Amino acid sequence: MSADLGASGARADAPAGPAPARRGEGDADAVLGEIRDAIVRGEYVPDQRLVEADLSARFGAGRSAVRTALLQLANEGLVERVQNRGARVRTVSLEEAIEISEVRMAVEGLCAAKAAERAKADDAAELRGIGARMEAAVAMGDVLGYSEANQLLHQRIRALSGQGTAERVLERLRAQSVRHQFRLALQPGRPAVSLPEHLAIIEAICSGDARAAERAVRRHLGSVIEALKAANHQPPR
Amino acid sequence: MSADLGASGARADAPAGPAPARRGEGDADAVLGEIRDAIVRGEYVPDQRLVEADLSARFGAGRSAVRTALLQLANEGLVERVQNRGARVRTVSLEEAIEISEVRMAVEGLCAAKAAERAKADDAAELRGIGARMEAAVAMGDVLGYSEANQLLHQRIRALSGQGTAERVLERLRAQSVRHQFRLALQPGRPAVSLPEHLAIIEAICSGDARAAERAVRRHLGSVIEALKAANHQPPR
DNA sequence: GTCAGCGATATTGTCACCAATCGTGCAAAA
DNA sequence: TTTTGCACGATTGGTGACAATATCGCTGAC
Repeated sequence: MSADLGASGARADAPAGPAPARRGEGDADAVLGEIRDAIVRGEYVPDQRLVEADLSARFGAGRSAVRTALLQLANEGLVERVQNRGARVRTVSLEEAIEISEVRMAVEGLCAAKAAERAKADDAAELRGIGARMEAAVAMGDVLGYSEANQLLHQRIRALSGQGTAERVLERLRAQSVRHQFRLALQPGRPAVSLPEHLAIIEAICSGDARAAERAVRRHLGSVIEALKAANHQPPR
Repeated sequence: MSADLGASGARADAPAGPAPARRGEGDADAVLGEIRDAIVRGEYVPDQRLVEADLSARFGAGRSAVRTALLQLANEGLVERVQNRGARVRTVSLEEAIEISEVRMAVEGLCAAKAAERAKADDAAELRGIGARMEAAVAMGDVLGYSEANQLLHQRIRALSGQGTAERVLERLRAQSVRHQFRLALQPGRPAVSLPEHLAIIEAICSGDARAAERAVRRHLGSVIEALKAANHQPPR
């Protein structure tokens, strides 16, 4: 039986060849960013094999560069490498997505509290601007725009916290769970639920109430976890 | 002016040559573990240069293996790499150590709560055993033994939580801050302060009270943060 | 018809070498 | 005496080739 599940057998040759740009040589970790983006963007589906030679040709970089990039990505938890069997896009299970959200709840709560303490007037204005964008997106049914604003909001809060360590941890977790996050955003009625939660977070931070900000973030991510669990009961796609 | 600060100029040749063991060849990421241990154990001091050729000779592995190991360690935050200038042991500042402790407070709180919910009778017995070990160590003034039991306790709680993601995050953070943790343990009177906090954590988990467990962990790590801040005022060594 | 054995192929892991880059020390000029 | 320029040594980054290893398909026996 040679029919393996998912895309296990698919090769990673140019899925959309946007001009290899004939990278002469040199840049090593530029490739890292490109491959990471391709994975996060969903250009490579979970469980897809990432063959070094293919990527090398796809990005016009030496196999050496691709190799180190895959090493990094494995360490970031985006790809899985097994000895002598190569790398493939790591699939994060729903259980793991829930775990990630739980950790995010704890750490983003911390960030929100710190952000509330440090937010200046113009920071508050920016956050409220993002909130307005989210409201508009929901009103227009612009799912993609809402998702973007969502990510931007969380990112700004992280940055505002001034907690570099938390920021790095969260950024790593976000990259891993981006697929589940996206699937969640596509669920009908989901934005209507999360919008008021987001607005509550913004208000708490803007009013400088650290405790309230942490609570609002925890409530929001708790709702995300519930939504993920609910999504388990109806078929993934 | 060729006198640079710290150990910046020191080379990384066999600081204590414990028989290179003449590794024939082959194993790549076994070297990773060895170098990581050496750094965590303090065999290489912060800011010390890690020259690929030296490590290669020291561990009897190819420069290739050492190279990938350094890549990994850089990603783990244990070493710092700059283009064309090599790797050196990363120094985590006191501010960063505090940041790490803050994140630990959030994530270990989560773990403790989950551990309280999942702990079985024999788990409780084990935790209480560790608690007894800590009490004995403090009574005997056995700083090293206390430190070991301390690490063991935190590790067991992480494992008990069944939260793999949190576990990985915490393990990475621990490796980074081990030096500060150790310096803290050496502070006179510190064990006497942290012992009751640890015992409170153990009791909360054993009694299955998730909220209390989380609170106890947060209180403990809050005290760690205070101690770190206090250590800032008196000379580092 | 199924399964074990086996050779061919694809892919990764490692090594030796070369090029590029940086730091350092010396020498010459101001 | 100080500063600037320059060359050398040390070290890393990258490439190509080769060895090691796993996968796949085929053949043949039970």
